[in-house]
Amino acid sequence: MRGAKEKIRVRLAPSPTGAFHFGTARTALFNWLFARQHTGTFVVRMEDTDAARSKPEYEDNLMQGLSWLGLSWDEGPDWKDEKGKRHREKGKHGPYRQSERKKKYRMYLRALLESHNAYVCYCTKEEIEAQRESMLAEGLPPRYNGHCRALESPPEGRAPQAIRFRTPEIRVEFRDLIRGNVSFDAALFGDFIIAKGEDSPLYNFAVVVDDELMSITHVIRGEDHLPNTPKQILLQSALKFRELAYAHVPLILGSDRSKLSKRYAETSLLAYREKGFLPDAMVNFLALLGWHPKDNREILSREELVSAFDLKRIQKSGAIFDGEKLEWMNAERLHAMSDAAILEAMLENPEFEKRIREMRVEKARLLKILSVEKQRMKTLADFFELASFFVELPGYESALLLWQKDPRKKTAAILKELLVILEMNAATAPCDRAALEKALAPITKREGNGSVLWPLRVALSGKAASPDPYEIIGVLGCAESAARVRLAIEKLEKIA
RNA sequence: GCCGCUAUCGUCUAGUCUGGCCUAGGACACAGCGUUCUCAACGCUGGAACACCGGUUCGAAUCCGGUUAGCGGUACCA
Repeated sequence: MRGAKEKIRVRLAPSPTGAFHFGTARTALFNWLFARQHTGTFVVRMEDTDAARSKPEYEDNLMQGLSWLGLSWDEGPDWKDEKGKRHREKGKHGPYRQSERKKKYRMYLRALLESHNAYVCYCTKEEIEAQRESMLAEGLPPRYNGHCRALESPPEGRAPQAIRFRTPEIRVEFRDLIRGNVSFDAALFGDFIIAKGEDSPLYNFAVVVDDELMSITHVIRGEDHLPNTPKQILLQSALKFRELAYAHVPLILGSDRSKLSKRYAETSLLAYREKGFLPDAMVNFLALLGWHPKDNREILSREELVSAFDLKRIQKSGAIFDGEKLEWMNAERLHAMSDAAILEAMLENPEFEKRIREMRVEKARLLKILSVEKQRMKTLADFFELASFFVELPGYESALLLWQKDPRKKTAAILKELLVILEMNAATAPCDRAALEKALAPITKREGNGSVLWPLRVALSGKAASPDPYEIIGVLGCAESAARVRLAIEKLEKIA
């Protein structure tokens, strides 16, 4: 065990080379849960040593996604939110962008060179490539042949190409918190390149330096990094750095069982916000993808997740992303929310806020619509489709008004009776469900529910499927309802 | 090719460490039924899995070995 007093520090170290996707989000969540559970520190560090592929907009997208999910970080780089507002860097271990830490890497690179744990390689890319192919052809693991390993002085007329680590031919063993003991034969990967030059360090080296300098204690990252771990451990020991605890979480797979990657456009996290998913549902869903509490609970709040979370209970195999379960989970949460809370959640999203404004419906009415349609919503975005008929009656065929084989004449006559009641209630009597049910009782008793309620409901909604007529009237009011029924009667009589 | 990781219903998983309580539990999805003017919600019911072969044992989903399959890595990407 590590010292009890040592404060836990974890980090999310994404490379900003694409939109924030599910895999990164889940890794972020596991780090966040672990940090919060142990009152530790959650650090975000941008691994942007690949200048050609890294883009500031991807960085912002990532930070925006984290912030939307509510995975608050304690230390991290500056960033820009969607409204263009700049947020300052947080933490005392900065900068939190590898491209801004070159001075630090240079120092350790020199130390490694001086201690002969690293050496300058003069072999060109082409030479290495040719060598690689011939090794592959022989069925050998491709690795550097150590040509420049023992060079005493720079060879005549050749320029330095890269800096390599002098890999000892040993077996590297480590304990993974999720997988148990794992071991790799270092001889198989040979002298790997740790920097292109003093000012351009490569991933495996930069990570090691930063984790040390940032006092990271636990590395929780994707399983795709498992083969990098022995390289990093070797580097740590050459630099006399602390040892770290590792936890490699399984990958999130696409429906074809392959690693979820950027080519899945739909896996960009912010796209799910636009589809109307709630951050709490996303977090809950992501947590259950590869992890499960000891009991059978599936719907868990953030607090419950934090207290129940356990690295040891993380699954060892990859999990396929199931959008249907996400929808169910989102619906579960939505249905448990108050109408006001749902409206508030919609207003927080700039796109939804705009669409609500365009509906030109006052707040009290929006809340009423919400209370009626909530059960039918799986996502926030569903609201607009479901609510539209309240705002404007859609066009419909008069035949839709007919219940089963009811003739037009009969239906028109019933609607006329209903119209009288609605008009009366609009003028004098109460227009609530109880009053209306009582007033309609003799008619439904005489004609049967279907012959009365179906045409009424269609007249009010213009749709084959909708909430029941009393609920619709509750939103519309008796006057507007009467108007819609009048229109239905006209439709029926026009053709008859 | 080589190295590594993994393997329970279609999917997410419980159970595996500490073998018997497992004729393998839950959830999503699916089907049927109920409720019902419709849809949704809700309730009930159902089908659905221990990858394969061998070993250890009185007894294996669970331990061991092998096979197969999937995934990841094999970069002067991260």
